Amino acid sequence: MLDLKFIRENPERVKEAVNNKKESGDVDAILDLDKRRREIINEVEVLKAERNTASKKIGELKKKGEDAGDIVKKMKEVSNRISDMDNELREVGEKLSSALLTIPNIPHPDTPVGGGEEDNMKIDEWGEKPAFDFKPRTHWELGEILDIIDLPRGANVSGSGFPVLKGAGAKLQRALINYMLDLHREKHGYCELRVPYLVTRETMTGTGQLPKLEDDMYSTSDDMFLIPTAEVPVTNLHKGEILTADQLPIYYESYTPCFRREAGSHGKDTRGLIRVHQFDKVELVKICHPDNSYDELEKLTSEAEYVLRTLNLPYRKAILCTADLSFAAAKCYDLEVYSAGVDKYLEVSSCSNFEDFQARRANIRFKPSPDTKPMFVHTLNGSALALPRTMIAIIENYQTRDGRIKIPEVLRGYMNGIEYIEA
RNA sequence: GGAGGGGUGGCCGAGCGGCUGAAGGCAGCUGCCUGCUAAGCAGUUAUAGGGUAACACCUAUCCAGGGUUCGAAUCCCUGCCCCUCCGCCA
Repeated sequence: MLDLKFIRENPERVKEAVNNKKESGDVDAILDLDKRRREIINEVEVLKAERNTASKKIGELKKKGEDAGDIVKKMKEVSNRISDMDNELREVGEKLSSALLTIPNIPHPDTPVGGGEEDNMKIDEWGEKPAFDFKPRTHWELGEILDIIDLPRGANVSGSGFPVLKGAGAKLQRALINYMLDLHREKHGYCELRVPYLVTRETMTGTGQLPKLEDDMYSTSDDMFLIPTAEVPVTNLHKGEILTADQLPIYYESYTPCFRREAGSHGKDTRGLIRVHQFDKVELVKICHPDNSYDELEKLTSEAEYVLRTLNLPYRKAILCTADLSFAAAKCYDLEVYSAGVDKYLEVSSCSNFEDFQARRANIRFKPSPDTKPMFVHTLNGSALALPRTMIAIIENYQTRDGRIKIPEVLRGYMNGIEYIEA
């Protein structure tokens, strides 16, 4: 959420952001509501002041045993008017708040203006694509041959988009999860969290998934939501808190399943594990001082890259353009891993700085020093990494001619030292 | 699921229709005092909105939302959260 004052003072910049992000928030409507709201406040507060002084007087009169009938009668009318105006004020206020929630964050100057994926700015490329002297198989072919991915039975239980990993496949994913969690905890200083997978509407609003993306979320009959990413429970952990400066920066990592309806993406990349309704992910979240959030973003991104590098998976890195940038983000790096079987780059991580946009929604503040006013923190997050696409890249890039999968060195300790997955 | 108890300022804790934005204590800040001691004395310290050149001033806030009343921290209703006991249960 943007600061209302900022919108009032910079309407053109906000409109530009709305357009560049291809959002539909109505800035003029907000300005009108804001103006109307302040008018009502001015009027009603005069009446309230009147009521307060009159009430005091009534109290005094009654104590002296004098008659206050006239003034009480008059105040009853004033009270009715106040109550009418309060109702209108509440209505206008609610409209204003919900309108405010539809205004996206303003992109950082580094973010290229663009209309789609093709305008993302590629800034780095790492690693060599594997060279095969045979035609590499896709992960769904290998998954079936080795009996480590069972898509039909997943569909049998839950419908398409709910894959089942089996045997060494399940083990490989767990090895990856443990590897990533250990790495970020030991090497990068993250505190590991296990968090709820069902959250409230308020929590979903705090990080910006709601109201915009409600159709993409799974919800329950009692208005809870299955998390689409650990970002939601983890960033909201300190919702409503005022932190002290020495608590910052906070680094959290959390492994969770993620649930996404993927509404509107039918038929797009739907084979195998590429795009599914439930997947696992290790997520990194940072809560930090506004002055160094962009340094933290660089660090965060490099920590995600480190996972790819130690797994020896080739990838490329891009800054998302305005149209691809998410609603709440100011700047975002995407990491895409190359996978030989599908011969594609697959997004495995988005590392974003939300500046104070989420902090304002979730009301997460800190005191720079004990006697200064609280101000909003900056929040960041990044996947490190999303599991299915990392699995895809390992299965496809590490395959052998005879249909085995070599285990990357760094994972062997998590795989009982085995060197190959084989039939 | 049943039966009770509770949610007040940075913290502890009073208040239970007007004199309470809120006693008292702790912590913090300011000054004074004291050649030692986590000592003593006085003052001061919430947040948000409106308003002002800046003050002043006004409004709201005692978990949240409704209601009663001229007037609510205080009475009534609903919800949320916490605690205790019983039941159930991985």
